[in-house]
Amino acid sequence: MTDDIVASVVRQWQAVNPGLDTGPMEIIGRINRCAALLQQAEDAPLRAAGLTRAEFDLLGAVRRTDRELTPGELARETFSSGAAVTKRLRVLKDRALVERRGDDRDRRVAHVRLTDEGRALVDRLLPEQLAYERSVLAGLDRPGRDELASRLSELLVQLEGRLGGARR
Amino acid sequence: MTDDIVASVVRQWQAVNPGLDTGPMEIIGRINRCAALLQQAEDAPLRAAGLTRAEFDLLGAVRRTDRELTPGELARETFSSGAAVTKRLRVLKDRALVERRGDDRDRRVAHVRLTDEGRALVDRLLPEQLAYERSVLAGLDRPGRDELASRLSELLVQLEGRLGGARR
DNA sequence: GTCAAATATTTTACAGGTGTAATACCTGTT
DNA sequence: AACAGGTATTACACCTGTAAAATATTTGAC
Repeated sequence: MTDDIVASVVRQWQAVNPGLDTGPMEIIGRINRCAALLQQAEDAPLRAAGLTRAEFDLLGAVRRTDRELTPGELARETFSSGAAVTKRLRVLKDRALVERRGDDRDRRVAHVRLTDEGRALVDRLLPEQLAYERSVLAGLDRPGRDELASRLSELLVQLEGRLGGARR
Repeated sequence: MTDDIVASVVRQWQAVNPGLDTGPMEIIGRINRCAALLQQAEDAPLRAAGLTRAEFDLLGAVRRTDRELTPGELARETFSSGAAVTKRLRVLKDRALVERRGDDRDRRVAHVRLTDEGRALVDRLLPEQLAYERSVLAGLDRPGRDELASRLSELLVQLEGRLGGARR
């Protein structure tokens, strides 16, 4: 059993402040660290396609819901601010990956859908992304992966209940 | 067993693209989502102290190693760019939380240490942070937490081996 | 019914943080 | 002395969120 970075950080804290209950770091520190490493790595395939992770998330949200979404819905779906969505939509529209349509009844709202190219791009990129992720996870055996997924789900439910309910 | 957001996203993908192997999302999607929620939440206590998470990480790195660090070491330790560290140090120095000292032998390098106020701030904030984190994790029972920490450690070792070795 | 106020949706303006690349500076080597 | 390499900073461009503004709808009083 080899050490990860968090284990050594915890050791440092214990050496300097022996009374400290560093228990939470063992989970939360590792989650943050994993997320940071994954982000660096996963950005690579997307960068090859000239896309930000945030832009890909937006395209994916439209693709998977399989209907037009408003900018507001996209903001909620991708957990970003409305302003960020506006800017991303502009970029993606200039690249002809999404189209906009004004609502007929309520002229405040817009409806966003993928162009054929946008859809094709998502459908090409997502399997690449998942294949990469599978290769990363291959170091864990099947029951280990299931266990991890299940524990993370429990934690995520807690976090959503506490923080994620009525957001933004 | 209640559903989390990732489970519903996976369901959406399956409905739209039944052949897709969405397995990796169950782990990686959840890690990213947990990290995002934790970041939003953890920023709160720090914001009360007028600190960014990144600034707090920097202070913590100096505190836990218990010696002076150079800007380069701080960049490696906190996984950010040298430029970001430079700017943070300027801010923290203006707030009298860190001090700089030039190396005598090699005048390229600087040594950074905490001021008394900086050290006191970290020592006050970190227990608050950990207490908050403990309350979030309280929804999981003890063996569940241990299991989660252990699985995350395995994954982190994999990720570090693959990506984290010689970085930046 | 009509108009004003409240509400809703999106965009724009602005400020702040980050990374990449270029620059400045320093050391040690040949 | 020139040069190769290391360390830190600066310059620049980009992305993000908050807050204010623009536009449109709904509500409620009269």
